[in-house]
Amino acid sequence: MRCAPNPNGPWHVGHARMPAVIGTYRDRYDGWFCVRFDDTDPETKRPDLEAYDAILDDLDYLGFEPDATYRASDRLETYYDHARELIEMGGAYTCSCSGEAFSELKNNGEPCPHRDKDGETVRSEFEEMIDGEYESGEMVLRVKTDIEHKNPALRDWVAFRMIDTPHPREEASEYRCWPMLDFQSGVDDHLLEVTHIIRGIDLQDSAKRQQFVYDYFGWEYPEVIHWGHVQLDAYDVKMSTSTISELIEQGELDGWDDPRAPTLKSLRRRGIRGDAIVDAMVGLGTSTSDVDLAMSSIYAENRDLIDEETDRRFLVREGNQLPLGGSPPDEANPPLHPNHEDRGVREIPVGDSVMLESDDLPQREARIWLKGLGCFQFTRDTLQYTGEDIDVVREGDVDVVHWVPADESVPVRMRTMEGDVRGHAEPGVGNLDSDEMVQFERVGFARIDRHESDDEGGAEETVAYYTHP
RNA sequence: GCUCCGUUGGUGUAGUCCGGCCAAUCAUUUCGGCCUUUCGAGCCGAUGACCUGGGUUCAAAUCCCAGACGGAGCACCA
Repeated sequence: MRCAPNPNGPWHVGHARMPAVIGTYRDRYDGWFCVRFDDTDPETKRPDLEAYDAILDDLDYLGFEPDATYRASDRLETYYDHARELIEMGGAYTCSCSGEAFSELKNNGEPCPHRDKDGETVRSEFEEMIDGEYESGEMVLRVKTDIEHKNPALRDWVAFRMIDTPHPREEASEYRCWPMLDFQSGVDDHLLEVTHIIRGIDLQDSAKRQQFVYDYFGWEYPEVIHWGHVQLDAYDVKMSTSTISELIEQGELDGWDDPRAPTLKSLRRRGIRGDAIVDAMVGLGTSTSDVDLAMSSIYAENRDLIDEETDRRFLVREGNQLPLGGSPPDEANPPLHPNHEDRGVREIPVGDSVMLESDDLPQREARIWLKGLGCFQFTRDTLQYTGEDIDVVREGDVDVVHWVPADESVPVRMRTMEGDVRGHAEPGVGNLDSDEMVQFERVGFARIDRHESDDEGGAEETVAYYTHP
């Protein structure tokens, strides 16, 4: 099987579907898959030189290593050779009609005057194309199919055209005569011995077009499946490489890994495992209708993967400070993970006052249980320690909330899909390594990104990326 | 306009080829309950779907016809 990306930028989440499915099938059935960059349009689909590696990097994140990697722009001579062979068989002709003129004839099922050129002329004109002797638009090579075919999309399609703009890859920069996708991909799929093709419904006519070339060569066409488009819920940004790219350029997004961008780099930075994406994608199947992928299903897969190994911490968003009274313990020791006592406990100094989230502020005279610390009653603007035991929570009228000490907490900026959220985390969070995952209790999972200090070397701030609830 | 393709709960999916075992599977979501010092995990439960209309048949999600709705192609893009 093959994954044939157009190297025009890092991948968005939708791109993960192809490697997820073919990679999973390869592993399951002992198959083979390659990545083939179909980079045969240096102009309107101009390749981005950084995208080749960015895509391979995204693939690695998803957990797959291709069995081989090709670039169509390395294989021009191969395509020329096959075109020459096709011309010998009378299966192609050079044509200098303008696009509109040909389209008109084609839609009426009428051949253009170039269709019956003698082979010698076609041969030499094609060589002139290869030598770059025509300008863009002057001459194309068409595959001779059936000019009266009932589907106008299949009639005498273009196999090669001239492009004046040099290819950005130095190795390919001298070429001016470029194959169209249907020719290039059709030839490559056969030569690379691809047995199964999966592609989008936008290419549903491709197999039928390419079948004409396969018939000329006597090749057998691979099995082909067309699938619909994937949409993601939960994002404001359209899942389109060019849209995302523009937003980054305009400064609306920080980069390809901005948490608001529906890209693989973004999910990676948020601490979502590639496997979770793969599992969710494979679950979509390969139906021809368009599908909506719920981010919640990626989150559910990810939660399964990380919950057991992720330690718990406290984070209070936009905290409100309340003084403590009644001599509570000096230190709280909630477990790092409630299901794994052996991992030990956290050491949170309590101090004179704590911060709580606005939603958790108790009513006057109400009792509240600070998780890992104990029961308090809210009296005269102070949280008075009552020393009651956990039974008061079990009885049901005391809410359990998370908290942080007002004095020694760590400022945190948590980047989310809805923008940045500021808050304070328990002191231990300041010592976590970059890339570590945490579950902020009652808030959700997050990945620790880095610890920043401002230019004066003063205030520290921990930057975390919100993963999911 | 011409040509393809699709339509099962909020979302995804199984079943459709070879009609009966489908008063329709599984997952996720939502909502309850239990448990729990998390709104997590686990356990239990609930809500919720065969696009419409004809036809064939003892029997239709499944086969046939028509329609509606949706998607795609008709590029010197991929």
